[in-house]
Amino acid sequence: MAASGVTGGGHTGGVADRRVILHVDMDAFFVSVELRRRPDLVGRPVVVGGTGRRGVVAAASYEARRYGVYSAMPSARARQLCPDAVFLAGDYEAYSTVSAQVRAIFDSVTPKVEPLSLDEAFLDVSGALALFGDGVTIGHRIRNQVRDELGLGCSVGVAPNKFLAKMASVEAKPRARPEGVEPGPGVFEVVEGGETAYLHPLPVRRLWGVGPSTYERLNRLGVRTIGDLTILAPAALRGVLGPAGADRLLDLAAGVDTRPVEVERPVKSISHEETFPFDLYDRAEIGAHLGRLADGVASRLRASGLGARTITIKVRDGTFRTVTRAHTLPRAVDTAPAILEVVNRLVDDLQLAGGVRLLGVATSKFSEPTEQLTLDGIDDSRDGVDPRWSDASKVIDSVRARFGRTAIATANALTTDGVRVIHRGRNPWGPDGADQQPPAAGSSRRRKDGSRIEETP
DNA sequence: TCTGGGGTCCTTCTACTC
DNA sequence: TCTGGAGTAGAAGGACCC
Repeated sequence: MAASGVTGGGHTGGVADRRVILHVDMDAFFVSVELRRRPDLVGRPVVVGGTGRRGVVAAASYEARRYGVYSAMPSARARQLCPDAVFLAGDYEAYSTVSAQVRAIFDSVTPKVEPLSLDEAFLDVSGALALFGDGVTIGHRIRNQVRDELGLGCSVGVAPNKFLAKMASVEAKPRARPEGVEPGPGVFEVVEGGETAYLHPLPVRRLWGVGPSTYERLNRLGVRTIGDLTILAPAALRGVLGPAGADRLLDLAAGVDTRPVEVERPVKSISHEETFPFDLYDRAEIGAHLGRLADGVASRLRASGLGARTITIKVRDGTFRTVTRAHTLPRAVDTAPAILEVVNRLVDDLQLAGGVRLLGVATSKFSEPTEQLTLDGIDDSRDGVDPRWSDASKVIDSVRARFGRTAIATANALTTDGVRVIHRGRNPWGPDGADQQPPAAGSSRRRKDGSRIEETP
C-alpha cells in the first residue's frame, strides 16, 4: 500500500482535543463503477457523461485524462482529443446505489459524515482515534475496505480541518501524465503546525473559491501563489473580491477553516433544469416542458414535506445568454399548478423572441406548505389555483410510488397534440444520443429568422 | 467544438418602511 | 408635509463547487 505523505511539524495538544478530519474522494468514481460491469474496458480510455450534442463529460478514466479529457468538458471536445475513448451514458441510479455502500463503510468508522456528492465526503474521526488509531491509519483502513468490499479505489486527505483535508486528498490521488498514469500515495496528511509550509508554495488557483474569474483578478494584482496572497494588503484584496470573499480567502491561505463537519444540512433550494437537443420556439411546447419541470419540483417538495415561497425561472437562449426571473408568494406552495401559475406569468413577462436552449424551474424560501383559514373555512386556493389540486397531488404521489414516476402525468406535460407525454431527458449530463432526432414535422423547430423548419419523420 | 445539472453563497441594485 | 438615512427584503446575476 502506498505510503502517506506527511508534511509540517508535530501535533499540538493531546488526542482528546485534537480535531482530525478526513476527506475521502473516490477515484474516477462513475468510470470505476462502469468498469466493474465491463471489465473488458479496464486499461482503456473510458468517458462517462452526455453522449450526444450539447453533452458534457461527467467522469473520465485516468487513461482518458492522459489525452487532456476532464470532467465538465463538452463531449464533442473529448471525442476530438481522444477518438479511441469508449463513451458511456451515465447510470445515475447505479452510482447512487454504490455510493450508499461506500457511505456504509464511512458510517462504520464515525457517525460524523458529511457527504459532498455521490463520490466524496468529509469524516470527522476525532472521536474514533482511540478506537482505530490516528488519522492516517483510519485513512488506510477505509481505503482497504472500499477496495476489498467494493472493488473501487479512493484517495484520503487527513488534516485538522475540512479545507486542508480536501487539499490533501488531491495530493493522495493518482496522476495522469501524457507518458502514463502514476499511482498516488493513497493517503496524504497535512499535520497541525505545518499548514502554511504546505500551502504557501501552491498555486493560488488551488484555493477553494478561486475559479477562472477570481484567478484572473488575483493575477492582475500579481498574486500567483497562496503565499503571495498573505503579503497583499487586505484592503486591496477586499476592494477586488468584496469583504466576505477576501476574508474567506485570507483565512484559507492561513490554513484556517473552522467549519464543522455537518451531518445534516438543511436544503435551501430545489430545482430542475434541462437543456434541449434543439432550441425550442413554440410557446405551447415550452409550456409543456415547464409543466413537466414544475411537476418534478413540486413532487420533490412534497416528498420533503416542504413548501416554497419563491419561484424562479431560468431561460437560456440560443446565444447562451441566461436570464432568471423570480417571484415571492405570500404563502408557501407545493403543487405543480401553483408553481406553474407563477412560472407561466414570469415566462410571459420575458416576451421570448429567439429559440430556447434551456429551461429551469427553481424553488426556495422554504417553510411548511400553508393552508390559510378564512371566514368560509380553509382557503387553499394558492393564488387562484383550484384547491382540489392539493388532494390530487397526493393521489399522483401515491400512484407514482406504486407504479413508477412515468405512470401518471398532468395534462400540462402533454405536447400540443394533446397525446404525447413529454418525459425528462434521460441523462443528467446533457441530451444523450437517443435524444438527437430533430423535432417531428409540424413541431416547433425554426430558423434563426423565425421561419419554421418543416421536417418529415 | 461549444459549453449539463443541482446546488450554495455573494454582490449589487431597488423598493419599501420606519 | 417633505426629506434623508438606516435597515430590510426581494430580485437579478455572477462565481464557484462537484
